[in-house]
Amino acid sequence: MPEGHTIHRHARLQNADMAGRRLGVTSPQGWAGDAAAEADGRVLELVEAYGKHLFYRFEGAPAALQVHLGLFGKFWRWDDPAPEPRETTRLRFTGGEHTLDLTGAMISGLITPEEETKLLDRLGPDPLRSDADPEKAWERLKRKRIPIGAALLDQSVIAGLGNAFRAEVLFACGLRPTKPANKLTRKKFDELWATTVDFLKRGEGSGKMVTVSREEAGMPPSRLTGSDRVQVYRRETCRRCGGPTRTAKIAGRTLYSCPVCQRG
DNA sequence: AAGAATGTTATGTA
DNA sequence: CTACATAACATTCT
Repeated sequence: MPEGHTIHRHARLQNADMAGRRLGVTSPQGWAGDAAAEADGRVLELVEAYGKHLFYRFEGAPAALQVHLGLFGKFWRWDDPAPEPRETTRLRFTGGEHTLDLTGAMISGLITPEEETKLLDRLGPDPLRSDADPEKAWERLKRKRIPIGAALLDQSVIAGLGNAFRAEVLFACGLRPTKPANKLTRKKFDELWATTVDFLKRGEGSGKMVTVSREEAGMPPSRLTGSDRVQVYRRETCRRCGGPTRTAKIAGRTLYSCPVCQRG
């Protein structure tokens, strides 16, 4: 079995090393047929991401191949020779020593420059990008009365956070998830933004979500395993105070928090 | 074996 | 226009 790259926010990085190669691109089950046909035999120049949307840019191709992994999307890397595609394989990249298969993605198809512009206008700033403008997030947050816990999942406010990171960012900022988004002070927002940048960048380096500081870890945080790497997400007890965590459905997803550590 | 999951959108309702 | 619930869709894991 190869390593399967799961849907983490940072999965976008995991196939960047295919760039610079002339690739065969096929769509075994037809889902991304046009995109695969247009990309086939071209050099992959760039893999980049805005939030959770990945863009594969091929030499001389006006449209990009867009991938959104959604909840189940996964890239599989095989050392060649790769096995036959599975029933659920939607896209296959070949060339070089590896084969990359995509399964379970929410989106995999062509996106024109016009469509891309529209999408990027809708998305909030991506904390991982150097061109991110936090003012845009602040402006959009200010006019929302929804709980901050819901706003952090709204990709038009900040692009790239998911259910796990929203819980951990709120915890790190000591914020009650139900606090109305427009009640955040500018100071708190700045802290929140800085936290998202920090957390996402840590994940970018390690491929893992680690939201526990070195001091709290008592060891290099990279050595922590499983739910020990986080403070509240999917935990029964708060890693910091040891008290029981609380769960609530906010914006349709289970949000974990600590009633003791998050009173702001 | 039902249900939850590191997600998003369309649609209906208030 | 904002907000919220529900269903739909992708698939794997406990």
